[in-house]
Amino acid sequence: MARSASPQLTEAEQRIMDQLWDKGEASVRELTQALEPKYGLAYTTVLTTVRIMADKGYVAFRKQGRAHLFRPLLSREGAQRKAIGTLLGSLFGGSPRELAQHLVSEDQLTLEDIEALRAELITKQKEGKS
Amino acid sequence: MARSASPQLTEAEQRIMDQLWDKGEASVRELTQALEPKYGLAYTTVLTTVRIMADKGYVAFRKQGRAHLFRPLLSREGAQRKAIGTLLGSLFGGSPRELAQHLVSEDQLTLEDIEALRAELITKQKEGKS
DNA sequence: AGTATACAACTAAGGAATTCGTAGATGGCC
DNA sequence: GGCCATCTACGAATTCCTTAGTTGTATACT
Repeated sequence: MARSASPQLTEAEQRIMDQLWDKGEASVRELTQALEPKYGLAYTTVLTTVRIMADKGYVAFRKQGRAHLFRPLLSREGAQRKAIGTLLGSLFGGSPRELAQHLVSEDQLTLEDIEALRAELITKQKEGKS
Repeated sequence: MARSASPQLTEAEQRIMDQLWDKGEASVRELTQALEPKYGLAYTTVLTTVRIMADKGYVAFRKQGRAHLFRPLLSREGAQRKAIGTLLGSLFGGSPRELAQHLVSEDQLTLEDIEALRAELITKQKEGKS
């Protein structure tokens, strides 16, 4: 049997989408140059990937001169929610608290960060009650 | 050209490893039963995957009766670090604070959670100074 | 003992995903 | 028009994922 088609963004697709979320719109050339230092992908690799994404309806494009300019059709926020859900489910027992715990014990959050979060949450709760 | 072999855990491998980290040691049957409700994988799928992982040196096994008991050779902490790094890099601009921010705005952390983190961090800083 | 049942590992196969070379199309410039 | 750079289109090669089918072996039953 074969693997079933991925219901969400694959790894290669995610890389492309990250760039499109940043730039809003980009050509294959621009995408390749942006991804090159980190991943070292060939131009045609990026082209193929983004074309597949267009087939899947993840991105749209318009012509400009000879090139196509691609833009995302999925929101970054939705992808963030989905990615965190996956991470939580697989590595942190579904507990957001455990994830935050991990960030603290790895020194990735400062005291200021946490106090800012605390203040924000308190504000939010007051709004909810009013 | 062909794709290159993955330098880290693939998705299927990650699922297996999650279970091994939880259980410490498990047979293919146990792994399959644990993964079935969430992923609905066949016994042979799990078997093949875990065998490949043994070839790659990610897991080791010992015989018990007819079955093999597998155990992880990679640490969960290292994998967590790597996974968070990837998530941060791709979706949160490398900022742990942005990730925590997201957890708060999605109502995934309670005020109690944050205050506990705050207390812990303060304790940690005092220890650091002494 | 001989057969059936259950369950374990192993094999093989095929589609999805990823990568990139090669070829063909096209716009700009002289 | 003709040349060059750059783009898209196509397809081959390889890994990843999944599972059906096969084989082997221990236990149960007669």
